[in-house]
Amino acid sequence: MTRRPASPEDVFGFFNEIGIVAQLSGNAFERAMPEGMTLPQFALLNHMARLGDGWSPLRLARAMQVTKGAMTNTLRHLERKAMIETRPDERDGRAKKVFMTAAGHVARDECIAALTPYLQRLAADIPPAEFAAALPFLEKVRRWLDEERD
Amino acid sequence: MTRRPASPEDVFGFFNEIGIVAQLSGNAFERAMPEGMTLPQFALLNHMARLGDGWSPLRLARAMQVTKGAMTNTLRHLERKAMIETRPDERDGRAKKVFMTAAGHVARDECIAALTPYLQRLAADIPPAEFAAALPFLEKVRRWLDEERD
DNA sequence: ACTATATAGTTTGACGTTAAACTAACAACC
DNA sequence: GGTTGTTAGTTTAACGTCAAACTATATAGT
Repeated sequence: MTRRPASPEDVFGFFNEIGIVAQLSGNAFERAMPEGMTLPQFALLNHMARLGDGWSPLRLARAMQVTKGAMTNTLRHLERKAMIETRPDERDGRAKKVFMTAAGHVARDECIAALTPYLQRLAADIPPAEFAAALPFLEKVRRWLDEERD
Repeated sequence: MTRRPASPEDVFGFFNEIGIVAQLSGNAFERAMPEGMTLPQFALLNHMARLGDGWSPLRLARAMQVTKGAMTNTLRHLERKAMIETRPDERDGRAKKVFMTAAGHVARDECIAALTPYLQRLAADIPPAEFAAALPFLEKVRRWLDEERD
């Protein structure tokens, strides 16, 4: 083990590894979920189920850290599958409000059920406490990236 | 602070955060790099510069954790920009070998130069040692995902 | 009121990714 | 040799992302 000082090299290596883990885990999750369900779609359903619906697309886009255009796209897919529905905002003629349908809740539950065995298999090999321990630093990095993004 | 035991919830939260960090950092890097250069393209140039060229597309795809089709796509873009070139493998009529051109080396150096100020700004706020410390766990997770992927 | 500016959503074009089908060439094996 | 199966690369269809241009509505400012 040759000890060497930490450098920007490590920073780059960190982001490289982050990218690979994101890619691999995203693929694994999508493969585990019901046919046709994608990660962004599930993330959105999950978000609405946990934090409540009736948000505007723009607010959802910010919450998901994604552009407005990307959100338009995701909403279109979910609406075509009748998992969400949108109603105009009476207060603001430009805006919409997004609501989860019963089918949306069902789909979300099915995704969670489909994901659970996989997560448990992972938890059996790597203790959840280790994931929890890694979270604060990731959040710190995310905040930095967020603020830097003008 | 309500203490609660670590659970699969944390695992999911971890991957969610990973995804967001990957997205934000990837965007930031692409914005910083020379016009037209993308992260996968740079990652490939960088890989060849560090570990040597002359690899086959398939081997590169495995190294980058990406499908063959994705690699075909990335190589096409780099080849159109004359940053790489391919030659047939005389030993194996099916295979190719990928080489970096002089233009490729220049482009890679320019990317690094363009990225450096950004990395340094980050390093000023979050010590590289912290990134280095976070790496081993990420690698552990990546290995698990890799093996699980049949 | 009127003009100027900001905000909400959609659309378009370029890239990236996967999975699956398809071609071409190698390798084994009887 | 002639099957049979594997491996290397490409192509296609479906999704996701971003940036930038474009509508339409709201909000200021004068």
